[in-house]
Amino acid sequence: MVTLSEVARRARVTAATVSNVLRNREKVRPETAERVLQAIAELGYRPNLNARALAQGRSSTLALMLSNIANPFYPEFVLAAERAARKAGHFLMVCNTDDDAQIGRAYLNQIAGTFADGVLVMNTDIAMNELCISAMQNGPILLAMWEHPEKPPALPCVAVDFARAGALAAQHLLELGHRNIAMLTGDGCGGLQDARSDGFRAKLLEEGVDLATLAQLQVRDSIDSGYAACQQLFAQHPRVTAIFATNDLLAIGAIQALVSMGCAVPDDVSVIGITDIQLAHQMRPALTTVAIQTEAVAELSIRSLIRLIDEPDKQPPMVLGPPPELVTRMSTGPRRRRARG
Amino acid sequence: MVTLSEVARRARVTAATVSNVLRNREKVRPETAERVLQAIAELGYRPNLNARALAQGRSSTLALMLSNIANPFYPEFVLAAERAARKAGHFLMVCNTDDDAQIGRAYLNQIAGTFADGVLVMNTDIAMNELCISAMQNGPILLAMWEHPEKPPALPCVAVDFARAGALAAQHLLELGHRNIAMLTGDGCGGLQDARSDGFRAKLLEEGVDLATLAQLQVRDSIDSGYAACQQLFAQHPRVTAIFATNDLLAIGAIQALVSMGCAVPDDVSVIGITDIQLAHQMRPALTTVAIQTEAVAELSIRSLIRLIDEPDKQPPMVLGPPPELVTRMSTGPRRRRARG
DNA sequence: TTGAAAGCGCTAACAA
DNA sequence: TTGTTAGCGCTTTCAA
Repeated sequence: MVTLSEVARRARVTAATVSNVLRNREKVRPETAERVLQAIAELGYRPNLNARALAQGRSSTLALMLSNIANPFYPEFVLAAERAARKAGHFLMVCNTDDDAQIGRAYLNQIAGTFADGVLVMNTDIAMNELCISAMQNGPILLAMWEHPEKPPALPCVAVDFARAGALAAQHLLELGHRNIAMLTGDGCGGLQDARSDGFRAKLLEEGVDLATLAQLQVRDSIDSGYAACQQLFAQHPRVTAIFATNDLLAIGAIQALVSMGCAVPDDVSVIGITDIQLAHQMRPALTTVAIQTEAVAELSIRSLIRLIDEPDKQPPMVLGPPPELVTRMSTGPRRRRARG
Repeated sequence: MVTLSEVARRARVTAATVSNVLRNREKVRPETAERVLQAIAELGYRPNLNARALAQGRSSTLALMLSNIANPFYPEFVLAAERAARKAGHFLMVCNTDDDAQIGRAYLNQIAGTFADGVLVMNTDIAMNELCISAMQNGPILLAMWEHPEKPPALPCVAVDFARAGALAAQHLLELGHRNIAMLTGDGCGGLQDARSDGFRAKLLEEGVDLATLAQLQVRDSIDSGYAACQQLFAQHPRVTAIFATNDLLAIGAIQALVSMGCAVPDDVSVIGITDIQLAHQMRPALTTVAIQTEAVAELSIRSLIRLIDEPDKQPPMVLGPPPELVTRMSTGPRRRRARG
């Protein structure tokens, strides 16, 4: 392995000068720099990032903790986060906790403030939240996708107004004339997505809908469980004309179930989700949903984390992401008399 | 930050002893170890992984390079790879190259043999392949999901017999009586998936099918382009009764297109893919596909990479993953007289 | 079984 | 503008 001092020797300078060339080029005379650069090229020198990290006390690595990357929402977030990190000169380490607090704790313990200059934690449940708070002393931690802007957590966070997302979904269904509505609330990979369902319920109430008529189900966060929940739902509440799911996976699962049961979407039943994952527009019928601008939030989160690392004073405790927006596609339509039994 | 020597001082031993306690516990007397452990607990000591990495010359970090994590195949691989890495005491750094050789080169240059003890590279095209070969001198690199077991690359790899996957798909369609077949070949995130299509073609030939009747299209690797390609296909070849796609995304896109065009799947047209991503069984109709055991291959790849790092002599240049298997679901059925124009 | 000491490769004062 | 020097926190011979 070629080291800094070998480069220095070859360029007939000292290690300090090489180091200077490698970062602030100002302090070194152009001819010297040239010589150093050439030596670097000739020797094929590559800096040892571990040594640099140790000397600098920072590793240029950010960690992203998430519960399960197989949930299609995460890859989209990761993609944007990795780009943002890369552009800012950081690496991104993905830490998958498998929904296991033990693993989350281990990761947090090992990397916060050591391997990673900062940690971005997504969709925390209460246990995870506690862990993060106690891990804050080790290094900067930021919560991404915090769902309750009205009650900031005890850690820095990037929040998204998910209650508003729920309200937008409610408004859309109401405007289409639906009154027999069912709601599927996902577990959000650890933390119940209740900001979304609360927002939805509040809007219904505001518009004078009797919440007693609202069929409610709590389910795991996946297409499969959306499918199962929808079947169960219609066995119990056959007169439902619209389904609100707190995320797109559930909504997609519901649509699949409806199709299997011979229900037309949206003619018999409308379905709306939240998030606007890729799949939402790739399905047929394409899913109506409330977009939360995953990319923008990911970028904002990375930028905020970096600021938290570099200038902690300048980073506000809570940053609010862009507002959710309704994306109308083909899975919702006006209420019609149901043709089936 | 609490350091090793602070722990040592508190336990009234030297740093070397603490270090010994932290790894090979044999060499130290139980009572001493006990004192050290207590000091660690009292001080809340956490080892500095950068320092350890520098001293040991290894970072316990593995890097996974892939072209675009938003492709649903990758998260499934990442999930399994991360688990395997974690269980083996390694971290996993995800490097997304955005299909950009520049970014790939930069990553390889920066991390191979430095930040990462080893690098797993997926789905390389030729450019990437060259890069990897020249980066091998920096540190262990292993190609995952090599598609051509019959021609091993110039690097260590874990291969999967994708030609066989194509052949299995062909056999299935032939057994169902299909003769008017179309083939959608994906670009595989950089490297054309031609092992799959070659295997498919070879099987057809073997069974005496005239390849001239095989409509062939090359497309980008996504649901959207599968959709578009399928529409285009039927405009030109309306008599096709079965579609083979070299991966599930294309197959899923094709099904969506068929549904939109009013074609029943599988009654009018059968569709088969390769991979068996999660989505394949979550769709309606559920997709018939050839499973390549992503999880097992990911695990095998991580294990192989670790062996390549620890005992390079014991790691064979090419390891063959489990054989692909046909998974029959609802998107394929016997050929029937087509009812449409 | 424990301690002493050197060093991993780089950075960052400070001095020249 | 360049060199000297002293670490960063840990591991690892080697000696005691």
